[in-house]
Amino acid sequence: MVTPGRRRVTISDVASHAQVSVTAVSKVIRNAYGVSPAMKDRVKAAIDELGYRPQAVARGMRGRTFTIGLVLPHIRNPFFADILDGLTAYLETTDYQAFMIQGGATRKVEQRAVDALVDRQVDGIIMVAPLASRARLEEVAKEKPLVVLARHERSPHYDSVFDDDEAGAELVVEHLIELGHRRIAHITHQDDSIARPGDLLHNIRSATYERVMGEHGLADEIAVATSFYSEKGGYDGARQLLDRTPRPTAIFAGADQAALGALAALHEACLSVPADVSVAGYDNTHLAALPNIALTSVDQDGGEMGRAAGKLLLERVEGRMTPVRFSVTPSLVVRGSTAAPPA
Amino acid sequence: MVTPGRRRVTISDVASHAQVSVTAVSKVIRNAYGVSPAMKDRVKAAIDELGYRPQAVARGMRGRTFTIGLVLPHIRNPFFADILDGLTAYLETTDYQAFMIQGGATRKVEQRAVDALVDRQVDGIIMVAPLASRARLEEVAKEKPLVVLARHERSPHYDSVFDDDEAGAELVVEHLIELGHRRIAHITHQDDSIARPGDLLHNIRSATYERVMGEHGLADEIAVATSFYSEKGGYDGARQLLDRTPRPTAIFAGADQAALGALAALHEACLSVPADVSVAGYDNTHLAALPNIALTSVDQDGGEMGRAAGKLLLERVEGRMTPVRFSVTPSLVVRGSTAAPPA
DNA sequence: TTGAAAGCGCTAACAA
DNA sequence: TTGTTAGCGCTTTCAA
Repeated sequence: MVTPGRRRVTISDVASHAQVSVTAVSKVIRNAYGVSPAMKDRVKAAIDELGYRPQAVARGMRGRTFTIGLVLPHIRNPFFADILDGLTAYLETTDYQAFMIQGGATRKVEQRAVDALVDRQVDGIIMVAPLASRARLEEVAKEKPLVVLARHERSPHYDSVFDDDEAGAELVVEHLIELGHRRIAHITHQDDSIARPGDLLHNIRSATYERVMGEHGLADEIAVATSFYSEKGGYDGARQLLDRTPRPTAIFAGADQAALGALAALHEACLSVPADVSVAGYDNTHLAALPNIALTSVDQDGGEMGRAAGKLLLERVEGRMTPVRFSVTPSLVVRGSTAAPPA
Repeated sequence: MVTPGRRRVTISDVASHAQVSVTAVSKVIRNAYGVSPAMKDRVKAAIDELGYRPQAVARGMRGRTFTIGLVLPHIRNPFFADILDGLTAYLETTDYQAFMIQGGATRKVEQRAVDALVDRQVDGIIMVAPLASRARLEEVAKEKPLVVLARHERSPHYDSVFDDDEAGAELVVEHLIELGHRRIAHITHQDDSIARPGDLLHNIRSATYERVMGEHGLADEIAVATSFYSEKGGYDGARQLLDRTPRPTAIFAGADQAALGALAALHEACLSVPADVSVAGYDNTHLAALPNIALTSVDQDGGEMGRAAGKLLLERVEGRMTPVRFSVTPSLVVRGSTAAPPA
């Protein structure tokens, strides 16, 4: 039970060292009104001399902890790293710190992660692609300022930051059709979410795929493998699709991670990309840009999304109650993995 | 169950609902001695009825926050995800929660991350491959229980969990030599750390590379590109190495991430792997196993390391003061990216 | 076995 | 402008 170490410098150490009241020190560290320049200098000097840093947890007992929680499904998708970097960069200009926690693959684990954050008194929460139902998210928003990334529903109580997944998926499918493909297959993601399908990005991407196929008279060619947005998921999904006769000439994987798995499956099946089969992904992760992968993909600015999420969340922490929706417009980055279908 | 009236349920709500003292409730939630079974049941019933969850932050004011901080350099390396998963799995059997924070690429950012954790009263800290000097880590260990991953020094005040990087690097270089390679090059990592070279894994890997080369009479063939353990770093490093005449016939990248970049550079230079150049990595991330990458790599059990780190840290939180070192033995996973050199 | 009461380090009413 | 004084929600003596 022994905690190693000396006693930490507290606000009253600073107060007595500067020969002022504890309140005065508190005001200075909060930049509150009602402190003379002289007192401010004096307190600041004492703070520096003693190396004082306020204990966020104690501050939280009355006010804020200056901590925000970021719930990511997992940390295996490099796209999430982009979001985190954007968020971190934004928070650097503030007094807030972000802590990350894995939301996992099930609603139960995700809920536990959120509870852990709430129990630790974070000032606000950012959830990336949550599985929770709308109702659950509203509950969370009742407890803490909340910003949700990568979901499409409109909520009165939390902010949304998302990519226009419909536009993005359209870009991919139209691109493949323009190249002359007809047998275009899709790999989508499955989860245990009970959210409405239209709220979840993978459902939007797959529904858009089906819509655009239909609009081009290709309804009969629709082929969807329901798997996971992961390397293994993409691999499994692609194998499933390649078993079809006739074989698809193009695969649109709903995420780069899955596209990587699809590329692996094609390689294993001795099919060359793009000569035999074209492949496209979504997210434009940095792996897509590697010359030996050269994956055509949809770019959505993750850094920008992270930054926006941070900004919106702090606005909420400061008291904004009206919901804001921030949407990023995707663009298609064409690389070597897509070309005209074999003759 | 959400409280009507939206104020969070506190320990005294539970106490009055169960008609017992606050102390009694506290004892029950801490599993402390001195509560009759009857009282325990009564309190537990009240807790369930009200949906009470103790506020970790308030507990921390006197005791523990049941929170541990994990400092990762970044979240772009899938190997870190393995560590996190192992840690999370272990903590699931306890009352503790891990929060992740990015340590970044410089000592300054890393220190800020550690301070953020300390200020938020975590019960202990796990640092993965930190840049900090030994002295700095000792300081951290003085403030909080500390476990350091992927560093090799022996400390009296914190625990270490690491892979035997010397053995691992040896496996790779010996493997390449056995295949008949002589011009084996290496890509290593550069950072702003002032830690002793022998404490940092990338220095051990590169020093071992040089030693083994020397032992086989290949000292003249030593070629090291100092870059970064990242895709871009591997790409740049490989390009640098390929400019040499004669060209190396094998590249040992100190990490899979860098190996991926090297593969990309080779592809771009129209060199085939392994026919023209063999490539090996380190970490055996799941990407290495994809058939189209098929990267020979050194496996170190990240999940096991994460689990061990969690266990050791909690032991320290419980009071252990003597240092423990936990070492994982690496093994070589040979795949298609390495073969005999061209004739 | 129980519970009253004193803090933990801060913030925020309210006085001076 | 300053300082005094209650708490925030818990844990921990220490009596009863």
